[in-house]
Amino acid sequence: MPTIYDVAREAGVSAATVSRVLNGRLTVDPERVARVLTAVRALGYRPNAVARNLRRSRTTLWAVIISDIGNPFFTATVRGIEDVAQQAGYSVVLCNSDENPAKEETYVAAALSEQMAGIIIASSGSTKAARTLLGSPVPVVAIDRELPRGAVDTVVVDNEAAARAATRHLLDAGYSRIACVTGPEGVSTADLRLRGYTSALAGAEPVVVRTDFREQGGYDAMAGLLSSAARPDAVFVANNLMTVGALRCLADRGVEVPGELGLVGFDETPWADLVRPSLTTVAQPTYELGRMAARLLVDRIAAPSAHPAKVVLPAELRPRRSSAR
Amino acid sequence: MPTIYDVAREAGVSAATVSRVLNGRLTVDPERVARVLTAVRALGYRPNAVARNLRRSRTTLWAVIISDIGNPFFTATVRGIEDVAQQAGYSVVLCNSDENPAKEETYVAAALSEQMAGIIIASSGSTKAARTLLGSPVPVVAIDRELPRGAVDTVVVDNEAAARAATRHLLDAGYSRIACVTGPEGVSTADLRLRGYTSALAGAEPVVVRTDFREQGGYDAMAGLLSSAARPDAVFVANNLMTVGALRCLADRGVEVPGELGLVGFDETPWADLVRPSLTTVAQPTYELGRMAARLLVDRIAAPSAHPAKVVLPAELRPRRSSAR
DNA sequence: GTGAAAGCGCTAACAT
DNA sequence: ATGTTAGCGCTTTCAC
Repeated sequence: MPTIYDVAREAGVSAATVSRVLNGRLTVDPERVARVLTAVRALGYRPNAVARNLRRSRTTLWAVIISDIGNPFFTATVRGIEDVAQQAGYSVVLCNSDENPAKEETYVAAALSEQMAGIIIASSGSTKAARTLLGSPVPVVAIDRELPRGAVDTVVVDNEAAARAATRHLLDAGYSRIACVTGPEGVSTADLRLRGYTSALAGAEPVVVRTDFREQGGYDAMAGLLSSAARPDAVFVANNLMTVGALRCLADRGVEVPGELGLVGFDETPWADLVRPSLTTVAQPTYELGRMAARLLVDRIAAPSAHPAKVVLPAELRPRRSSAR
Repeated sequence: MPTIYDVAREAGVSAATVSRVLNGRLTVDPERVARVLTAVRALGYRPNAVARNLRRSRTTLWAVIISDIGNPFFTATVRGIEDVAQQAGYSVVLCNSDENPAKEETYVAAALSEQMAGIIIASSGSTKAARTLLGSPVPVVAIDRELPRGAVDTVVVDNEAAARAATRHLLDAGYSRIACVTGPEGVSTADLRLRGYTSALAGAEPVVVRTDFREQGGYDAMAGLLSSAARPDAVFVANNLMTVGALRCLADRGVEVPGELGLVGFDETPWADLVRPSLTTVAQPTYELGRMAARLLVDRIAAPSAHPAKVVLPAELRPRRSSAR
């Protein structure tokens, strides 16, 4: 691999001049600019970003640590992040913690070691990762899920209100024994969606199943509910992957939706109106969530000590057939 | 941020000793090891990976450049990659080229500049990105799609055979005017799936629509087919996202599947048996694809000049209701 | 406008 | 077993 000195020699200038040319400094004689550019092409020179980053002690990479790469919610959000990042001159790399706190810690450590310019994280609930992040000077934005005990910029949807609306919707439709399938304790989305559900019940007995945010978890949770003594007549499922599992379980058992059991899922999906019955969902503004997080990160990098912002975006109920008794 | 010299001073040793301790060299006095570790903790020291990478002139990061982060096929594949990578001591960062050659080129350039230890790429068809990659000494593995004119390690499924099987399946079911919706020219999966389709027709007139591999493309392609003079009685759709679009179009127009129109989609999806009618798909061994690519990359890093391997995995038809006249 | 030289933080020879 | 030293490739004063 040729270095900047090889280029300098080839062009008959100093390394400093090559550097100036490559970084768009205007203070170089046009004739030499041309010679440098020619040499660069001739040698196939590619600046070593590692060396540059070391010298400048900063990088132009953002790490986006998401908790499940297989979840369309996150992938949509990433699009929003990327679009803003690119405009601001950053590249985005994704890290998949897979709802696994240990993996999350590994990626947080890597991002810090690699001196990433900023980090956007959807926490899988690791307080250790959160502490590490908060103890570092790296700009951080929490997205979707609040960082455990973290006073950092945060972009979330109004999970509690959305869950309340979803549950009320089921009550209004005439269901009375409504259960909730939610995610792990300590993950803010899981906890807040549960709280919204509970508050909507207004006294009725809550029936809660905690599981992971995965498809199999949804399947098992639904199976448990169906065979329980106080079998519910409707279920609010607090994320998309679990909803797929729940649907599969209902199909396997031949449970009639919405007649025998009403269903509302969290997160919009492209196939919500292709399944039968079509699926009532709570739609989140995913792309906007990503854009907003990226904007906060840009601002945070510019003003590291500004007061942390918290942005709460609304989510929207999309009533379809699965909840229409 | 404390440096290794701060730790050395705090522990009363030299920087070299700190380095040895942190890198697990066994040649350090246990008592000093303890002092170093204490100092590391006291200062909250975190090694600067940028400096380390520069000095070692290598990194422990792989870049995985995929063409659509929203496509479950890729996200499943990434899981396979990650599991092998982690075991081999690498971290994986994802880059989303979004089926956009320009973005792909940007990410390839970034990965090379950042001296990534290896690259796994699902090409969006950019020959420029391919050339850049081939002209560099970085270990590369192509996945899902062959790299344009690239003699590199490659892991793909047998797209042609799978498409032929899918088309034959429709013929066997009694459909006769079968159309094919496929992806952009120059993307190997699009071209090979088309070829498999054509070869299965055995003389019958092929009806082909080229579009991007996105949902909207599938919708538009199906809309065009439905209103064409020689309206087909079955369609083979060459990827999952386009299939969603096609299904939506069929639902919008009230076309009865499989009676009026038979359908086979490429790529298995979690909701294939939740839609009505359930969807016949071609299932790819996604996780295995990822594992295999990662293994090839590990081997390639170990033996840079070995002969490039090409691994072809089988895909499997999953007949369901959408193709059963 | 240009080059010489220092130094970012680390590791690995080398010397002891 | 440990410290000293050089240098990875680049950018950025500083002096001209």
